[in-house]
Amino acid sequence: MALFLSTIINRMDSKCRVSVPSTFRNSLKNQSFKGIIAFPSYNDRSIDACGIQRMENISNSLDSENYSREEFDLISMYFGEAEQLPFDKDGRVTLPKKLINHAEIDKNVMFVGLGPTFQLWNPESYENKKINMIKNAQEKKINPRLRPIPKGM
Amino acid sequence: MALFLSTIINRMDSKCRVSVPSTFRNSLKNQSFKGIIAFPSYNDRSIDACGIQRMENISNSLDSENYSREEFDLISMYFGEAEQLPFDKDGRVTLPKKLINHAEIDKNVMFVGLGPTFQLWNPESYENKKINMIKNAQEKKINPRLRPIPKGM
DNA sequence: TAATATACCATATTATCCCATATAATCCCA
DNA sequence: TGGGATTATATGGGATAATATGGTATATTA
Repeated sequence: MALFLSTIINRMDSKCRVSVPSTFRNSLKNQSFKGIIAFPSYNDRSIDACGIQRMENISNSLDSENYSREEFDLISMYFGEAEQLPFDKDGRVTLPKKLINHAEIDKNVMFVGLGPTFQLWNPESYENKKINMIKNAQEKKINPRLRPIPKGM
Repeated sequence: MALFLSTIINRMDSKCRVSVPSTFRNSLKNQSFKGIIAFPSYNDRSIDACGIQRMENISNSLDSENYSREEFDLISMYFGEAEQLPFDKDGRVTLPKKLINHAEIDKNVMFVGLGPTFQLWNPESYENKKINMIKNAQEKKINPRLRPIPKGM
C-alpha cells in the first residue's frame, strides 16, 4: 500500500500543469493507473488525492461491507466527483478548473502527505489550517502524540 | 522490530549529508525503505526519527481505528511533517533545511537511541536537555530505574 | 477552425552516484 | 597477548543523473 509523507511545494504553470513530487510518484510506481485520483475535500478548501488502488479497495468494500444507506450514498458521490489525472512524461498532472477553484489555488501547490492519501493545498490556506488544528488540539487538551500506539511501535 | 541504542556524534558536511551510525543502519536492514523517516520533535529542538515500518503501522491504524476529527488531523500533520530520507551508497542521509533549522544543527549531529525510535540533536542542546532532565528527576524524587521490568530481564 | 489538451524538447537546479582518503574497528597469526 | 594486516566506517569533493519547469509543436475534439 502506498505511503505518502512530507510536504512539498511545486509551481503550477499557465496550462495548470504541476509536477507531482517524485517521492509520491515512487509510492505509486506499482499501481496499474499511472497517475493520481483527485477530488474536492469535504471539510476543507483542498484537494484529496490517492492512487487508483485505494479507489479499487473502496469499490470492493462497497460490494462486500454492510454500509448504511447514507454511507453508501456518500461514498458513491465520492466516485462521481473523482477525477483521474494521468502523469505526463515528466510526472506532471493537469489540474481541472473545478478542483483549482475549490482549493483556491493560484500559483503554488502544496502537496501534503497524509499516510495512505495526500492533499493538495494553496500553501497559505494550509498554514491557516495548521494553526487552527494546533489551537483546537490545545483547547480540547488533545496530546499531539499518537494515542493508541500501534502494535510493533 | 528495530531497536536503537547508544549515542553517537557524526559530522554534517557542506551538502548537509551525515552518516547514520552503522549500528542504526543495521537495525533498519530488513525494512522495505532503505533510509530513515525524520520529523521535528514537538517538545524539543530535535529531530525524531524511525524506520518506515513504524510509519506504515501508524498509517494502517489511521484507516482501521476510530479517531476523532481532531486526533485524525494531528496524526495527519505528523505525516505532512515527516521527511523520507534515503541512504546514499555509504549510509548517509541529507538533512533538509527545515529540520536543520528546527534542531539548530550546525556541524555535529548527535544520534540518540531511544529504543523503537531515535533522535538527532545538536550535541550542545542535548547536554542542556540532559542536565534539565536530571535536575527535574531529583526535584520530583523520580528514581532513574526501569520501572516495569520487562519480561525476560 | 478555434480551442483545448497532449506530446515533445530544452534547460536550470538540485540531488545522487562514484571515487579517494582518513580514521577506527576487527581479525589473524606469531 | 601483541602488533601488523585487513576490513568497515566516516567524510570530502567532483562527475553524473534526476527533477522541476518553461516553452513549442502536434494531435483532438467541439
